Amino acid sequence: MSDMYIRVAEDENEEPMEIPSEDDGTVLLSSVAAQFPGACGLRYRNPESQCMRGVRLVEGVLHAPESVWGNLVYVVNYPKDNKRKMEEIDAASAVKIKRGFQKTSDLIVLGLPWKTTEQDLKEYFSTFGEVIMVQVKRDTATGNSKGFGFVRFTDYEVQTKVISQRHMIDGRWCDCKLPNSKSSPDEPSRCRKIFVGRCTEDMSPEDLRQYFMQYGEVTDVFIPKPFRAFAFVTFADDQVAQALCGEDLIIKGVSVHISNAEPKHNNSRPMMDRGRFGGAGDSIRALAITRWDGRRWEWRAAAQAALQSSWGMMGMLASQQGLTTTAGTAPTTRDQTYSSPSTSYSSPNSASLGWTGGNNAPSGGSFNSGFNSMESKSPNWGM
DNA sequence: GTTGAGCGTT
Repeated sequence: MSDMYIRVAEDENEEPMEIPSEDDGTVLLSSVAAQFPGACGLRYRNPESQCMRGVRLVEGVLHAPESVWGNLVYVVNYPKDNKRKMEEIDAASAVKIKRGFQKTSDLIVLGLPWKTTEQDLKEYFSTFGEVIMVQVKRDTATGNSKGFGFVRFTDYEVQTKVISQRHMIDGRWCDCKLPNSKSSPDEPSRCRKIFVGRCTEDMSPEDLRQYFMQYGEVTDVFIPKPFRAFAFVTFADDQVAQALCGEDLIIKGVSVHISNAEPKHNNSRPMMDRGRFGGAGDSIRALAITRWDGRRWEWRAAAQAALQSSWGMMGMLASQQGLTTTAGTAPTTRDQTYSSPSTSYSSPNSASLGWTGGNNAPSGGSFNSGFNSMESKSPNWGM
């Protein structure tokens, strides 16, 4: 174990940051991406030839050149065209910072062990930066933890970092997110999440992250357990997500279908007009109830009779909430209206956008972001 | 086997 850390910078002349290596001497791309969001690889200047050289990347694992990382400074690679985008984002946040500091918000911490206390939380999160609030939510009657809590930091940069990674707290993996009550500070309802249908069981969250990061920064991957043949991938940029909708992509040799993620049923009304997979079937989920079973939730269908038609459903929803369906009154409160963009984006030939057998660095410029116009009928996929 | 777990008695 000669090297615990390697030195990585965004630019050769910038101050490098130390990134931890694994026990076997490799470095995970995810470790790099945790500090340099959107990173898709590393390069370095070969001291002999003075040329830049790429670092071998196999399935998310970066391998040291000549099996030694040494004292070189490694430079972050970003997906093609992403760099300019990052600079634009930097410029945008510079404006915000100039206007005033970025405000932090409470973050929800999901998946806490039952035994974790507020003091434990504070100790853990203080390793990232100054903590100004922690809470563990408890059942008022029993005092038992509900398995989630909240944390708030002084610095926005710390908040960003904490959201960007998973957390091992008292022996369980936990996630920190902006809570649902915050519809994300700026840009409330941009749709940055895609639905990935026809997944196979051998597609891990890492596989999906590795695959999709060629299109843009991936902020979340969700695969239901047990296996259900679909997944959700969230991008930092809604235009990336929207551009992929309608595509059939090849991941690990399998054709998956990309479409818009519908809002979760507890957030708003599901779309009723989507044809094959829409209609009453979706509504059934809207009425299913969950039951706590140790650590898992059970789903159970409810009120069979009401499910025979969506109109019956609407009536039932309305009456549940003590509302009428009088003209001008929305059947649900604070509803967001979702249009149906599932067919709005044309489907160019995407056979070239395949899984590249491990090394995912967009070789040969596979993705030429033509995101400037959402109306664009055919973004430039081919080259 | 094509739509996600859990979201705050301030």
